[in-house]
Amino acid sequence: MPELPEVETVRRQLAPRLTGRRAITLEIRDPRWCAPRPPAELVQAVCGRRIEALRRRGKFLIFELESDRFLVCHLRMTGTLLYDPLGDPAHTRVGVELDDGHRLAWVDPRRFGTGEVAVGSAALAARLARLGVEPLEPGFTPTAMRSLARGSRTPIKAFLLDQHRIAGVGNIYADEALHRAGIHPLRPAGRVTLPGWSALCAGVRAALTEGIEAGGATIDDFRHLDGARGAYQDAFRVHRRAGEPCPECGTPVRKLVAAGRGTYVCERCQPRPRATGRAR
DNA sequence: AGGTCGGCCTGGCAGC
DNA sequence: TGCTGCCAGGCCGACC
Repeated sequence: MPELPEVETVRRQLAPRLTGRRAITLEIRDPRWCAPRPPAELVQAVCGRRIEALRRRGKFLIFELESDRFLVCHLRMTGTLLYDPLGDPAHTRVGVELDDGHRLAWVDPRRFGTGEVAVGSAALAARLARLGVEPLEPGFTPTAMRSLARGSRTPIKAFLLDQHRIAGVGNIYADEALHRAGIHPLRPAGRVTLPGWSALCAGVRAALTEGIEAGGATIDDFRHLDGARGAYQDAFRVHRRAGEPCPECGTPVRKLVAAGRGTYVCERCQPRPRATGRAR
């Protein structure tokens, strides 16, 4: 699933190919992609306008166009962008022809991905206003996170996944970061200590940075622009490794459910929180 | 008000 | 073998 490192991988590959180009055509085959806005509205806003830059905020990919227009896209679960795809790939939801003759295809089997246009930087800022701190930027500090989590009884994994608090961390990198920090995913966020947050912020940054360096993780659908797979799945410490030995201590990795998601943990390196309520 | 859960969607796979 | 049904999960909205 595309999380911050996967979106950043796509952004880095796409930016040099798109900067300065214009879309000649934008074919939105699946109107769900831009619902509730009609496809014609996006076509009108995007076609013919120079692409000035490609940005990322959290898991959003943002095409900055001339005259202060922004195409804001989210790959969600199974979205992929392909550059000059061979033929017409299955599940192509959107097709783009560029003014240099190259083509882009938005391929998305499960159709969760979205695209929308913001007109004006104020509209863009409003659209992104609810996103939390960027974990690879300076605001992501142990003291800031501890103060954000103060009093919260939500499991730390749910806290990490909440895009309104921290933008860009998803299921894979949350598991990997918690393992690095030696914190159990079910520990209440408000009970993570300041040293705990120091380890966790460092763990989040390390996992994300290594993910970017590996070109992201391909479990099922994620692909590079040319269809190549990412490599970070081979470096997972615990995610999707139930039954395999923990790389730190050899204890078999366990799978449990936290925040409604499959969650992988070494319960020796990440001891279960003591029950704080009444004994049963 | 903050946390939990169902719906969206489809490929893949377990189980009969 | 072939069908059914369940699971995966980012994000939003409904609910408690």
